[in-house]
Amino acid sequence: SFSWYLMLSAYARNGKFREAKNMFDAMPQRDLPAWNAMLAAFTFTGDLEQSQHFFDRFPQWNLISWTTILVAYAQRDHIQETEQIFHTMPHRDLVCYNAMLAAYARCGYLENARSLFLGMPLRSIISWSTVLTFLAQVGLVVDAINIFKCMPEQDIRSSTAILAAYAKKGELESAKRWFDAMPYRDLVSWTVMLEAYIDCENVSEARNTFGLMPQTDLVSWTTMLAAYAQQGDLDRSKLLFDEAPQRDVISCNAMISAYAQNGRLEEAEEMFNGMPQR
RNA sequence: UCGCGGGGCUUCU
Repeated sequence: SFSWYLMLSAYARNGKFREAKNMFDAMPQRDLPAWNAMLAAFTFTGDLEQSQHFFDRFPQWNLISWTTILVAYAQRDHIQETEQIFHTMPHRDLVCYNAMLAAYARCGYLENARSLFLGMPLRSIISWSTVLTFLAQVGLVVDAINIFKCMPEQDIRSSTAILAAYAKKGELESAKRWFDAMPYRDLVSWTVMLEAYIDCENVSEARNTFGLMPQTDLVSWTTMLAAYAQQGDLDRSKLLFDEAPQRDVISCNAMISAYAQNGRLEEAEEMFNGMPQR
């Protein structure tokens, strides 16, 4: 039998606002998960005002409703509202602590993040990873590695965050050593290694790595595309763009900016005008 | 059943 809810949450997860809204409006009855899924569709659009307005119309709220709206503010860097929500919501669980922690991290609030982390009643691997990633992203790789050694279990996302930090600092040797020592590598860690070579302007090693990757996706293709563009190798950029598994707004923007960077303004404009929307 | 952490263009860093 047909499930309204499954359709609604599928649309919401894929950012199909209009379709989600149609489902929501047509549902014979709406339970709290349905309201929450619809709220997620609102927040996905990035329109905080509409999201808040919708949130205010809820017949009731649960932790998930509160956390969804909290994350919406956090993702737009409205840290004050995020904090306010965090403190006014009736209960806080681990997910919501993690979301607040990530919000501080996004804004670079090291002290707030630290004291929240230390004061947390419970920590999950995500709490540890959030703090580790924060330290790694601000260049405190040694501290990040200390966290890595202390955490109860070490996962690939934390490991990749450290790899990314090495890449960002231009420490290619350390990056490669870390990469090779990882218990296993996934698409993201391979792509970060690719970035490491690119950041050191070692595009030929990046090309080798790209060829060695067990899987690739639109992100890794776009990474290579941008790398070639930076070298002024527009032909290879265009080739990757044309043969990429898919296209999205970011890969189109990357191609447009590839043309623009290299003074090929007519082609840039042509692509820009040919884009689906905006 | 629904909410949190790692990779690509652009802005910030």
